[in-house]
Amino acid sequence: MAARTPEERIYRAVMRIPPGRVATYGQIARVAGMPRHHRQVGRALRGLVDDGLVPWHRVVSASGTISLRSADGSAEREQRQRLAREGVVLDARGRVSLARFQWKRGVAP
DNA sequence: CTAGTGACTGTTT
DNA sequence: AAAACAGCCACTA
Repeated sequence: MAARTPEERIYRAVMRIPPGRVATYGQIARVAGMPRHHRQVGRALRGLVDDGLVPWHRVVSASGTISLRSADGSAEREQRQRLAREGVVLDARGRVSLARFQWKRGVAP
């Protein structure tokens, strides 16, 4: 068995998110087997290089808001666009309706 | 070594 | 709705 670093587990969990669904940081941490480590999730994704394997855009905050912050907000637009491409739309408040798009374990879309 | 900060969350005021 | 607190881990000064 290869040694899995916490980061690898996090990436693994993020990759488990089906298209058209989103997950919160806390949810990813939980799926990765590290409850209450949501901060590490954010840190891991921050250092992640987008190789197209990890759908980082499917990870949003617990309120459904996009936590990504950049000086010009380009990153936020990027995530929003990627989500829209999968059918995930934002409401007037600029947040994802978790009631509709949150990934539920064992529930296929 | 200590202190501050961060792609955070949940509970309590 | 908004703010305060506590919790958890890694990195930086």
